[in-house]
Amino acid sequence: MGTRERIIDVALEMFNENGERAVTTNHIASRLGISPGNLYYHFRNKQAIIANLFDRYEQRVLEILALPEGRVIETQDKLRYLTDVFNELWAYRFMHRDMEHLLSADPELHERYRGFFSHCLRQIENIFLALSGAGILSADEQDCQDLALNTWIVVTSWFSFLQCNLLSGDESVITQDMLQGGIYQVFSLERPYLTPDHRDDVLALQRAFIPRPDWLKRR
Amino acid sequence: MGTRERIIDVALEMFNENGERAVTTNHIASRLGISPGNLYYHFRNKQAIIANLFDRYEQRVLEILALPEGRVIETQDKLRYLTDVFNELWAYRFMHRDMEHLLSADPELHERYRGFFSHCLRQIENIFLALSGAGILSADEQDCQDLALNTWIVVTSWFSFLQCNLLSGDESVITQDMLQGGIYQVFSLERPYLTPDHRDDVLALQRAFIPRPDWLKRR
DNA sequence: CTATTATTAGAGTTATTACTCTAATTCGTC
DNA sequence: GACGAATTAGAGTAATAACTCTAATAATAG
Repeated sequence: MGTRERIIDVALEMFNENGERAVTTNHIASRLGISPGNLYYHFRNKQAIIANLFDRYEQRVLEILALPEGRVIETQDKLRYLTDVFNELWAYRFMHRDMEHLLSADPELHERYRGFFSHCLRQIENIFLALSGAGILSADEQDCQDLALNTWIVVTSWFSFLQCNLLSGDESVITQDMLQGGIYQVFSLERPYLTPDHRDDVLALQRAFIPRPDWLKRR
Repeated sequence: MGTRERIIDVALEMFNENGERAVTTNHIASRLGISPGNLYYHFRNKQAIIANLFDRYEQRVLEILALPEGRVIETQDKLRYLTDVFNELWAYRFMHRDMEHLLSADPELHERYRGFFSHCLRQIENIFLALSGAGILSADEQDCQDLALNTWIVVTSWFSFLQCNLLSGDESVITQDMLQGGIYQVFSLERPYLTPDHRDDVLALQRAFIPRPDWLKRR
């Protein structure tokens, strides 16, 4: 694997561990065992590394959110969307954590991010509309629009939420359980809209993601 | 007003404008027209200023969230909760914006924040339970618990969401409209749970907060 | 008026960080 | 194996930030 790719990978790893703010280019070079000069040979600056990570993230998420082609949407599809998106979000969790600063430091990235958000929001809305069309949900256009935005907010905030509210400084480990809690939480947004025909079906699905009480219910 | 209070006020103002990361103690002292030494006479360090701001924020929010005493909860109460909380959140908007870093830099604050969150979550849950008890919502215990957490996430993420997704770098002005959009969004969480008796009533309320299309629908 | 304490100024220190520059080394190709 | 291009090392720089220290000034009490 080339030096350029290794820089991106290690940067991602370190950003996720400690946040972009706390990880310097020197740290990245040091962990790689290369010189800072070498790093700057491959990237004009720190932002360029971040922009590159954003590229990969954006591409993956847009792939995941595509509607199934040539067939009607099913209950299982929604679950796939959520697990895939959450896994991707986890892999790039530093991004939404430090998003505001990243964007304020890089207007071009900001512009691109807004396009990404727009695209995702429309896509999420389409998914809800498709679920309604398939008779799984009973939600009108306004409902779907609101559901989409709420979904976006909960999904993109989930790891920050965990970090701030459920983890103490010492044992900062996010478990599979907590990730599943996010999926449960997003499911809960659409739960009241489920049609009687599919209600039990979807609730059974959601049940698998009920978070263990010990991490949500402490204190 | 004493120097100590003026430091807190100006720090809050500047943190909100540019984020905690971008505002140095020297900047604060400079805008106040005092020396850095003077600032450090009043506060041990930058964290102490932030902790102080958190105190004020926490106290105000807990006051706002108290249930009405000696009478049953009404539709209007929910509206008051939301407007008051959003105003407070706006006044301290730097806090949730930079929360992860603030907490990772100050374990004691982290511990206090987790207590604050717990308290708020219970309180929000109680509000939903009371609304159910009053026949305004038809939601069971699990619904209320999920509604409470979704509400917390949307509310505390709202200004970050606006900053990242709807504002370009130049015209970074958050208008009253956008603040109201947050209230609308939170209302949309409970909308499907409204009982037929109160549905029209609450929907009429919510209508006043429908965001103008121009800031949500761009692009 | 004086002694004590509270407040303030402001220069200075230490540490850090993003990034540069030059020289060396490796690599691919003929 | 020679030569130009790609890659790398590593010392160094300029800027910045949090914080300290000492001395000066104001406020207050007796």
